[in-house]
Amino acid sequence: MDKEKELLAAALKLFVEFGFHGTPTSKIAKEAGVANGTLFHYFKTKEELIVKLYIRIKEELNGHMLSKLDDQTPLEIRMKTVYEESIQWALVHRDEFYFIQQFHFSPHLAKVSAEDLEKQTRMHAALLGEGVESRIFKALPVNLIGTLLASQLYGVHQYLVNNDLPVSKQKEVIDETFVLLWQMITNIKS
Amino acid sequence: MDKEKELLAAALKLFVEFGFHGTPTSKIAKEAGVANGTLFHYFKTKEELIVKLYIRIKEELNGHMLSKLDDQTPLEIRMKTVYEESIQWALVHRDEFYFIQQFHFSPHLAKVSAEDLEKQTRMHAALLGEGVESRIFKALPVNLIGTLLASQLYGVHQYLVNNDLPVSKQKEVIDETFVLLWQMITNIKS
DNA sequence: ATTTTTATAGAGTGATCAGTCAGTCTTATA
DNA sequence: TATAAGACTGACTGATCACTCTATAAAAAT
Repeated sequence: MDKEKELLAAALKLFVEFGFHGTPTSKIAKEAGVANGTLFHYFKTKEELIVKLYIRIKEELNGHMLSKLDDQTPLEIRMKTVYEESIQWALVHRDEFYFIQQFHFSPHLAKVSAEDLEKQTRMHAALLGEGVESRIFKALPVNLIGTLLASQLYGVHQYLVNNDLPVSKQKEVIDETFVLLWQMITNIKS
Repeated sequence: MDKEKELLAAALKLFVEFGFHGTPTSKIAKEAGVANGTLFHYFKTKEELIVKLYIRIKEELNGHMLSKLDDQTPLEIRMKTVYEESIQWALVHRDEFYFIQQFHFSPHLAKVSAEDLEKQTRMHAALLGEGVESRIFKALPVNLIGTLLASQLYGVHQYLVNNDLPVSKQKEVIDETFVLLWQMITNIKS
């Protein structure tokens, strides 16, 4: 087995349950089934482990999204895909998503390089830019539109986590709220 | 001077800068200008301090909102007041608001009693209930409407933090986005 | 076959930190 | 004024933790 992956998986599980400072490196090593020192063979410091875990998870999410997007489809479809697939991914990968949020409100965020951060928003920025340039979006600042999209996405995900509905109902909520969002940010009359 | 308040203020400042585990109780005491042991005279444990700080801040926010609400005004005005005043408060009390978010994604949240949590959503629940019963809102689950409101509120706040606009422009963004939100969740045609 | 490099182990270490304790100072009350 | 109660102090402690170090085993390179 790949000990590095074991360590990251163990860390994720423990961080979500006990928080960053609530999980000593010794517990991570134990949970991963390796010796204490082995952890420091793969990661120079605990912080490096945390940051790498974050980047790894973000890459997974990004890879997933890219695999679902098709440049040939119209903007609305691609936006819908991003919206729906993001929520679905977050529902399936609960620990990972919670970890991302935890990480975002921690001082560790500052340790992520600017490039790494930029890499993760590039796709969204491209989509939003397209919407603005093609005048499909309302005449609002592009960042504001991005914020509206992101926050509603987070919100609807939170709603689905708090109220466990059958999968079909979940899909309905996602579809309905996307229509609401689309009406809000575009000039299109339905 | 009130040492308990000094301690809470010092803790807030340090927590926001260094995170919960990044700030030892010794530093909090020093920053507050009191002896180490005094901290434990007022708070049995570090965790109690953190939780009390959270509740204190939430009470302040709630008190502020209540002072701005007038039962006589129509629902739309009251909702707008909640929306606008929440964002304004968060902009003025940056540290407090950041702390709330930090706290929300930490294991400490579990230590807040159910009553304390309920107390903080009562006002919002009442407003939302009124909107549903009066059929002003669309026929959507009340929690979903609440989520849509809350998430957009958070989002617009984040947008204003990331882009520093003159106050008049800020007000414009708040007004505009409230109209968008209101159109999204109500049946009213503008 | 021999050397070098890499992976793994786990006991050990120095620093840090939450929380204690024994005692002093301040204030209120009798 | 005497006494009690509460506020306050800061040195101290026991535990914990991130990280190191030495040693060994496995794998790769020569």
